[in-house]
Amino acid sequence: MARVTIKDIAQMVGVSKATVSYYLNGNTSKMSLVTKEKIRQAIEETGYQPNKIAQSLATKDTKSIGVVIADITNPFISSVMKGIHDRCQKEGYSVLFTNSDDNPMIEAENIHRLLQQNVSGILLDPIDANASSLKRLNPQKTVMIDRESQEMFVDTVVSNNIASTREFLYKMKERGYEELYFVSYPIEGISTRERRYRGFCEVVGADASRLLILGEQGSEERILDLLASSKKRLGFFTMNGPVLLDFMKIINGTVYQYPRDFGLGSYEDLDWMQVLNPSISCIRQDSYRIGQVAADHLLKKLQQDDEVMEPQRLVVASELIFRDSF
Amino acid sequence: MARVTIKDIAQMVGVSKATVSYYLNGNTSKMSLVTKEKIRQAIEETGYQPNKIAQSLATKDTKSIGVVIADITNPFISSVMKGIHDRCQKEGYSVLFTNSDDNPMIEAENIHRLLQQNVSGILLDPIDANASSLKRLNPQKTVMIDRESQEMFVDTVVSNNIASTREFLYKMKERGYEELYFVSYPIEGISTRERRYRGFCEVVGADASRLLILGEQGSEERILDLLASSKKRLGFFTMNGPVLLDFMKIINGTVYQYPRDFGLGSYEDLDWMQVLNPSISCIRQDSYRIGQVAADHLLKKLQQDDEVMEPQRLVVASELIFRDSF
DNA sequence: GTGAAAGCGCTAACAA
DNA sequence: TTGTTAGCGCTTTCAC
Repeated sequence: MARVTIKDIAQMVGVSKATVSYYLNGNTSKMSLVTKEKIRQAIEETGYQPNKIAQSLATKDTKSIGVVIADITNPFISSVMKGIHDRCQKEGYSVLFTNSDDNPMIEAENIHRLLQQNVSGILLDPIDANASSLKRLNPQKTVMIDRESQEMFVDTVVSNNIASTREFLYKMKERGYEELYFVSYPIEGISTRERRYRGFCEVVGADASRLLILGEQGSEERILDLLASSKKRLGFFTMNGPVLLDFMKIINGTVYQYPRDFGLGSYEDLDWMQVLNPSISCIRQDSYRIGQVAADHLLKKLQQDDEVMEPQRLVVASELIFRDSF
Repeated sequence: MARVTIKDIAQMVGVSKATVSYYLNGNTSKMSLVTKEKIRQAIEETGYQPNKIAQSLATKDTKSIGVVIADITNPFISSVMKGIHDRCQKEGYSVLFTNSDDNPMIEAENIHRLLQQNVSGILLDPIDANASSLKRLNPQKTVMIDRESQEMFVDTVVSNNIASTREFLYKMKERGYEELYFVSYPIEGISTRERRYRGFCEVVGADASRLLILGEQGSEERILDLLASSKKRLGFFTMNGPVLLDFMKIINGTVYQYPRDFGLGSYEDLDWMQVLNPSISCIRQDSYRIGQVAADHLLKKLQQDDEVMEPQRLVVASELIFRDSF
């Protein structure tokens, strides 16, 4: 019981494969109603399904897009993927998913494989947006997500990191938090972190002592010191959800409480932030939208035949959410 | 600058396509060293990459597996996907990812599309494992994840829901919580929920009054009542992370605190549970492992040529984690 | 040891 | 309005 092919349909109806192919592709304008109907019937009877692989080979287009995720474990990314999938689904594209596990070697391999699969385009959430290897990607067929490179070489979809952080910190300052700190993982080379920090500096100033890098020698002690000895009203802004989690682990062992002893805010809004007690004020990225916009933009680019354009930056606005943490 | 094909290589070397194809597929036993070397060189020079699509068409095997996720937004699933990807990657299979958004229609469409793409196999995290439409899937080529159907018709990888819940509740009871409640979303037809509840009943008894369904009429009041009026030591077990989150929202507005006024435990271990204060004791599913095992099993099945076997249940053990919530 | 050639299932230019 | 035909890039049987 081999699968039925276009040839079978053609024979059943008594026409050539070409005619059936035309029918399949809606190229049906000058086709007699009778043959049309006969073909329709034959297809229905047999439950015929065109073979996508064969189609791809003939058209040289796989109608698939490859997604390269830096770390699928990052809670931020699941909504992004949802957005991507929804958009692709709607346009009849399938999505090839790939996880780099925060390892540049794996990332490179993933990209390579996707290319070999002849994906129509690539959506890239890069580990290092500045990595030179990425410059080899065809900018006509790729869109970057979340992290952007120094000099943009490909369209990129990002949150408005600077502005939203600035506005948020402005609010904190307004509420009387005079001594504000930016808590983060190492910043250098990662645009999201750099830009959020930049937004912070625009309000607080570029005083390096206000930057706390978790994981660095003595950072934990530093935080505890601050809590113990600072004379002014203290506030902390964590660069994303995981940083907030780590920060909480440090605080939890102590007597210090927010918002009593210090103010707290974070980039990213994760489910649990409104359940922490007190709940966390934060900046909510529209990650679903980011995925959607990126996919949408990529698909549009793939349609238009190679008009080369300047790399674009597409910005998706984040929302400030004020709860009880400062 | 068209891509170089096998034909080009053949011409460069001065052999036929067949010979090059043999070389490519390691079918190189009776091939002269010279031609081998010449081919190797030509490939290296040109950077030739075989076209996967053409290969697939010829071999009728796409070396891809389709993944159908009930709801990609569920935090549980991202590690599963990581496990799947790691395993597939290693075997040279690509992963076609698909999100059903908890909508059976979308699920059906996703499956249909994947089949049309000629995926080698399907990994299914089903919305309703008992849905009759799923019975049409070829059990030789599919493995189910997380949720299992009443009468198993396809290999399924699950956590040891009953046993781990039983052990966990046993511990709660041991600690003096005499009045225990199972907090959940609607249970019926969803094996994970049913089985966790079964484990609960094995310790607590099948008293329906001990079952609290969030979202149902009056469930919230019921919980608050219990807290206000119960004379015995009260304990709650939430069926998964999202339920715990909802439960916390109910509690947070009140004066009641755990573990002072009631004990608390949950299925699933999510990052934030150890940061809640007090931290949450829970059952940690090895979701990475689940993904890995499922992918591994599927790939193995695909290798062995159609020996039909009884549907298997593969169980991945969960781990009990005791923290400060009871 | 290697090559010729058919074929995988479909598309699309061209002819009729 | 429909059919012929030559591919798409690769695999694989059979012959030499």
